[in-house]
Amino acid sequence: MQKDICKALGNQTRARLVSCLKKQKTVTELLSECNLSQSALSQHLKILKDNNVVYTEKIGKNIYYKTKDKKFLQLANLLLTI
Amino acid sequence: MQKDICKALGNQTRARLVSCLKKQKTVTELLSECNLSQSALSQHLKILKDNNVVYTEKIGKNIYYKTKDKKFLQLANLLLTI
DNA sequence: ATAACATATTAGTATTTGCTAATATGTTTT
DNA sequence: AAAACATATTAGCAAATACTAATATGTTAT
Repeated sequence: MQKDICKALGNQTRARLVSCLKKQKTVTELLSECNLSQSALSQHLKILKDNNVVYTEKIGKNIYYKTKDKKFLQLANLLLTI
Repeated sequence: MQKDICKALGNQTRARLVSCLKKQKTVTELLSECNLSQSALSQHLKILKDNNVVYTEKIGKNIYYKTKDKKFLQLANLLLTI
């Protein structure tokens, strides 16, 4: 439960992940899109979650991740495209 | 001459510096505002400059730093206030 | 020419980061 | 109950970061 947006988004990999999470996705879906190991992905997701950038929701047998606020999505896209 | 905005702004101290640089300032002026050692400040400024977030201009006996584009200023402010 | 000022650079170091490999946990399916 | 699946956690490590202390460089004032 930190609160450091700079830290959370100050990493291209995580900014890309947030950018991917416009629509909610399972870890497995993300895994196939992001070229990270399962462990590395899980660790990045934890950082994003701890910093309140994404949230999770359990549906059926999966855990879905999604960006918590459109602001973060916009920020991530800005960071990636500027 | 890198090009990694995430890295440049992915640090509260640097985001604050950028935010301070809405108006151009000398290193000495910044020094009195940011609670960093002269050396640490200089190193942060170098990172911002190498990543094209700020630029410098020599006027008289001082070197003035300024944010290179309003976009960076907005981004920095967003990162700090969200 | 020397001193004072403004800024940059370097070396050294402790801390943080981001990864892999391995293992754990929890939930479905068979 | 066992196997398979989905996800998280841990330990270990190399690399990157951010700082301090010291020194260097370049310019202006005396």
